[in-house]
Amino acid sequence: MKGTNMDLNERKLKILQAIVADFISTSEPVGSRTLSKRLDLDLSPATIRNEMSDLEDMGYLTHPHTSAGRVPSDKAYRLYVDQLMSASDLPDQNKQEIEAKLSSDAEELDQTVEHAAHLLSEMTNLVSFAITPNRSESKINYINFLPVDEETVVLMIVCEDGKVTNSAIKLNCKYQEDQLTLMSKVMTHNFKGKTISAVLTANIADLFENDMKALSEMGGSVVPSFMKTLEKMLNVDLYMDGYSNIFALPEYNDVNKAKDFLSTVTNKDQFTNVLVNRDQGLSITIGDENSPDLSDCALITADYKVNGKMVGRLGVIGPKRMKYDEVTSVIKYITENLNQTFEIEAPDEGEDE
Amino acid sequence: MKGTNMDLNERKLKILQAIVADFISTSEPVGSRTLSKRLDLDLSPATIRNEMSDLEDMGYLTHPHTSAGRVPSDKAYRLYVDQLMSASDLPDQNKQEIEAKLSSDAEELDQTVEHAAHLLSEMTNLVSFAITPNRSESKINYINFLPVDEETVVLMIVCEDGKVTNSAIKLNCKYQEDQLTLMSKVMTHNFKGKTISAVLTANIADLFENDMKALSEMGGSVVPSFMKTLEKMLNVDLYMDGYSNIFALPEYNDVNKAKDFLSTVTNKDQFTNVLVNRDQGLSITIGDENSPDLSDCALITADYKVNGKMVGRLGVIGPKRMKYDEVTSVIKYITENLNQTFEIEAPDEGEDE
DNA sequence: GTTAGCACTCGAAAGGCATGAGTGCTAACA
DNA sequence: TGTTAGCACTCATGCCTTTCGAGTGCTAAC
Repeated sequence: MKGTNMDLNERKLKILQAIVADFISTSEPVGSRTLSKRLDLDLSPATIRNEMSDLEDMGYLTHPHTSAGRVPSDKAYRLYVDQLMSASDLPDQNKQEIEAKLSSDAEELDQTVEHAAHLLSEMTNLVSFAITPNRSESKINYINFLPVDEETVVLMIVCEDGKVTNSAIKLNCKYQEDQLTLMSKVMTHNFKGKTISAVLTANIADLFENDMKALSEMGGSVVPSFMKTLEKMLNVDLYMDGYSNIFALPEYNDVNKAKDFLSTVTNKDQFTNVLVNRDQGLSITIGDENSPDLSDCALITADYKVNGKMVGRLGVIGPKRMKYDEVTSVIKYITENLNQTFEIEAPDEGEDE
Repeated sequence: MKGTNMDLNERKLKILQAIVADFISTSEPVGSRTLSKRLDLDLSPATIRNEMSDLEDMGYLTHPHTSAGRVPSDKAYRLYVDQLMSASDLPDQNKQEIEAKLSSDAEELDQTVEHAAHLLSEMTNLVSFAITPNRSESKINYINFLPVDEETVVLMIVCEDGKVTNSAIKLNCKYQEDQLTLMSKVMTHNFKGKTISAVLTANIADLFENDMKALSEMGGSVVPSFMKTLEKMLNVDLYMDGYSNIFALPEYNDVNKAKDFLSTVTNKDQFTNVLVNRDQGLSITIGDENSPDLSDCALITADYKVNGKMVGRLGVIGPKRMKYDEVTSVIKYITENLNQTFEIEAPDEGEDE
């Protein structure tokens, strides 16, 4: 911890740490007197004022106005998160709740992810979100065309990870069942084991001109639908929860602030984009490290894995003044649990029945 | 219009109508002087005061405080909606936009419904919602079990309306492909043409004890998953949009009001329940006609049909002071368009290619 | 280097006052 | 008998002033 910030001696770090911690829990600018009382260093308010003045010069603190206490800058939060905050331990009660609600493998992946987002907002009192894994590197297991009625078939694509996607395709022509069987076989043969992104860039039309010449007429209707369905498999779903939590925070007492925040955050496409483009692993971004419309916020995200490969992501967004330590530990515990729940083989396979 | 409210003569109706309309557009209590100027009846403020006093006695108006203007009561809104408001015509621009965005039958039902909700909130500046159709009366077309790996199969249920649902089932035992074929055949034979709700109440276990004795071992793993999948088909999805619109409304300038509103409305299960239990067709509920937690709001909903049978629902929620006429016409136009888009046979079937 | 002391700043809360939109009532009018 | 003018009264709103106190920065002494 020492040495990385040569400009800050131990005492300054301690003071800064206290200021950030205090501001995080009260949201009030913190003054020298308060600090002198709270701090275990035996320092008078005047001394602390001098130190604070230094810290302000260095860009760690700001001043809403002359006669107010100090408020941490983005730089201070960053330092706090990187070096000053102590890891917090999740209460057993929370752990149990997470385990209970996320381990039920009876449920679908989507639902479990939704639950995770819900838990996250409940435990942090912030706005939470979770996106389902990107499947671009999932491998295709088989492809099946099934008859529905005279002119309609269902295309069904099954991934190795068990994910099934289907869509109805309206053909421009009548078909025979054995044509479907042929098509299913050839396409499965060609694409089994390939990743979705690989297939998306392959030239499928060729198949109908070579291996399935007899079906080339059908190809015209099938190929675009097939591509569309693959693309659909790539879509990540976004779940969000806890919108109304922000109203408990003084920074959103101003209706306009609340409005701006909600507008930004409820724009699904845009927000998904923000999430997808973040760093992998545990990632904390504060204030100006985010895009301009989120420059008053901090985001914490982490990744979870499905079958040890596909990666989803979840996290929270809130004011920069957030309990980074607690939130981080909740997020970590949730992702760990998701990882377990989504492992390929259930670890308790060897049941005796 | 006359006669249904014997206690209210023509003049009172006209005054009430003007008060409601004025309050809806300004959100300010309306006073006698304003009204006298706006109204084409040549009446002095004093006369209008007398009439307003009568209307207050009859329960159509209230008084925030002595020296304020009058505000419509729930009863007044109800009368306004039922008898006083004039149908509003949707601007051509809106019509075109609706047609453009909802007619593209290239898209999935879910997506189209989501678009409808989006349009609705954009055009009304309120919070909008849409639920996908309830499929309990949809008929099953066929049931298919497909192999995935040694112990896992995919169950696929196809409805007559083209909806496909599937889920992976982990069996407790190994299986042969022809067992799956048999199971698919027998179950399709038994359930084809039956509605989902009918199948849900049928005793499926019997099948495995009679028609598919050889597979009765498998039945234990399959039946619960099968039922679960059917139930999954009954789930309606809820799409909401325009949350941040409420901040433009003076009634939600108070952060607590906004918070309460959002908490209620973002509770998906609870809110879906409210929607599902509303009257069919165009339904407008105002204030106390709603559940207590929505007693400050008005809801307008309408139904849309898929294949002329399955019924979905969409609408808006906002303050009682809403532009009932305009909102209604938007909703109507959208549902009409959805009905067309979701018709069984595309009307332009006879294309020459 | 630390601290006490002190003047100074500035936001927030509280009180007072004027303003004006509104009412209800009464008495006169058509 | 319905309509209206006139007038006293009410009450929310905005504005101004004052007070209060938490906070700072600076200086001088320890």
